[in-house]
Amino acid sequence: MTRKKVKLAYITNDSSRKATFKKRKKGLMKKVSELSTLCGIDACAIIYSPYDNSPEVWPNIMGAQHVLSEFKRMPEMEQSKKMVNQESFMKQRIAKASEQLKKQSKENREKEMTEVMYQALAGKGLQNLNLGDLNDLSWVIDQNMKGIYKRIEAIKKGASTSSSSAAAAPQVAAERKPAVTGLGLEGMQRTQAEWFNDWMNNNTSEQQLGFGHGNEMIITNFNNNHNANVWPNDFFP
Amino acid sequence: MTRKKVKLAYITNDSSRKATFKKRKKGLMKKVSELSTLCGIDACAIIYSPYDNSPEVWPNIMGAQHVLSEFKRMPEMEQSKKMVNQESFMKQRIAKASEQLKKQSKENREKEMTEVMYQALAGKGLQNLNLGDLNDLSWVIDQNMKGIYKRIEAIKKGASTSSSSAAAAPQVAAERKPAVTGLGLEGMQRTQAEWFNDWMNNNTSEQQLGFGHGNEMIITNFNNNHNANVWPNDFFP
DNA sequence: CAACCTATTTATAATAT
DNA sequence: TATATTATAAATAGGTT
Repeated sequence: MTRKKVKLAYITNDSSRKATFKKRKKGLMKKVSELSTLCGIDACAIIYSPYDNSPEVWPNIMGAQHVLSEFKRMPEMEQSKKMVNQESFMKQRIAKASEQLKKQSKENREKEMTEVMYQALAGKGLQNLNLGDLNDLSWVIDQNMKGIYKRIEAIKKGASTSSSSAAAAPQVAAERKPAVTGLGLEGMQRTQAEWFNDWMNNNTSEQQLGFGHGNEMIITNFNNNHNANVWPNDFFP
Repeated sequence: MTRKKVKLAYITNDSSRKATFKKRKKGLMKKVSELSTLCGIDACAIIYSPYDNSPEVWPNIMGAQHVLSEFKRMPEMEQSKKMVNQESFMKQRIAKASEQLKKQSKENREKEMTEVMYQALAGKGLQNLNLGDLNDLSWVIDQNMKGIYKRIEAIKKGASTSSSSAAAAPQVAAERKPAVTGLGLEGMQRTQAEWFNDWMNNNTSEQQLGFGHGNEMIITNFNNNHNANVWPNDFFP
């Protein structure tokens, strides 16, 4: 940007890269400070550089901490307001998860009661079941009975089923799904935990993003006076 | 910075301030991106501006989230390494707090047992006390007895006390401190909560810092390759 | 290395469209 | 109000000390 129009690419020469970094870091700091004073922006800058052994902060430690604390403090509240796309995205995921969870629970309950039903058929008692269990059990039995009647009707009408006419009981037995252990929600819970994790950590894998060499920088200007609806992505031409 | 050497002060004219902000924001973004590519810095920039209704992010939402997550993720670990002064400061405060808590607890226990002692003297039973209580109670009684004997000795030696020679019992009664209700740790707990709050929020009051108009900006460049011991505070000349 | 040069490129304040 | 222009201030690449 002087003496020669620099090509915008990684500077391979270590010393010149370092020199450039130092100069530009200084320039950036100045720019931030100017923007802050000129436009009344409450700003801070922290630069952990690979070359300095102590971070540079602007305007000072306290100021930076204040600004950072504002950021850290607002998370689930203001931050999400500003990340509406993120928020709605997560809401979708949560809604979907809840639905899946509900569905899964219902399915598991059914399986559980099916298991109980078969145990009952095998002669085990029903003494340990409470009212809710019995209710659900009766529902499951009803469902199975309906299935059986249906098949009987089909057979009565002279069906082309390959099974014998007395196939009802065997059919049901074949239909028996493997019973779940516990409530079978482990998978669901893990998934939820993952999502929560993702959410809290904004967890995007380094591979995905091509990051990970350990030098990172944040510039943030927090402003509370608006509701952001989208995060555009097309700055400087 | 052109056509006229701008004076570095808040631009009062609203429209020109906005114009300046937009231009400079763009410039800053460009600078960040240049620094990032030229020096291989993993950077991001987020600007919630008062003028745009959606934040500007660089390089993109994912990238910014990644960098921010790095920051959010490291807190008590890496971050504290870089904030040694803060850490040691807080350690001091915590140590001090713990000591005070201990002292306060002991004092409260003593008051509690004193209360019990007076209740016992007033005729109430000691059935509800456990071994520990009884132990502490006996200690408190011993202490009081010691005090009484001391005063008796002083009187025996022909003292100049204004009270009569049989003043032992009344003296003790006068010495009785108001008993605490509960464990009397409320004050301590509140203080601890405050400190914890301070710690978590990096809570520095807005008045102290002269901040608070709601427009904030962060620039951070994270680097893991060093151990910072101090946070210097002297950038650009 | 750091600090200082300066030829240039960039950024941008004021202005025009 | 946003964008384009342009004169000028500021930033800085490549040297030099």
